[in-house]
Amino acid sequence: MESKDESGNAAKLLAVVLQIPKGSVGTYGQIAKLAGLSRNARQVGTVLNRLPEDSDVPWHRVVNAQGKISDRGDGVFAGLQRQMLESEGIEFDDDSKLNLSVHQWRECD
DNA sequence: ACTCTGACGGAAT
DNA sequence: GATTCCGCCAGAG
Repeated sequence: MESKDESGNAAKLLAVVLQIPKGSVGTYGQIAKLAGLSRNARQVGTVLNRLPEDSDVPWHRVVNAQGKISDRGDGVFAGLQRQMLESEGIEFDDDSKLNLSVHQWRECD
C-alpha cells in the first residue's frame, strides 16, 4: 500500500509544517525529509510560495538550513516573518538569523 | 514535450 | 566561512 502520493507531496509537506509547535522552527530539508521527500527541499519552498492565505499553515515557522529567512524578493516579507517568530519567543541574530541549535523543531520534544 | 526558474540542501573545493 | 557544482522536482511560458 503505502499510497501512491502522486501529487500529494504538497499535502504532506503542509501536514509536517502543521506539526511544528509554537516557539519552534523547521528547515526545508527537515520538513522535506519528514514528508518523505528528503532530497526535495526545493519543492517545500515552491509549495509554501504558492500557499494561499486561507491556509492554516504556519509557513513563518519554516526557514532554510542556515536558520535564516529566505528572501522571496520582497524584503518586507522576511521582516514580517521575523517579527512573527519573535512573537513566538524566538530570538534572532543581527543578520536576521536564529539559533537552530535552540529553536529547531524536534519530534522528541 | 522542452526550457528556465525557484522560500533549498549538501558535499566538495 | 565563502564559493561552486550538483541533485531534485514542480509551475509557468
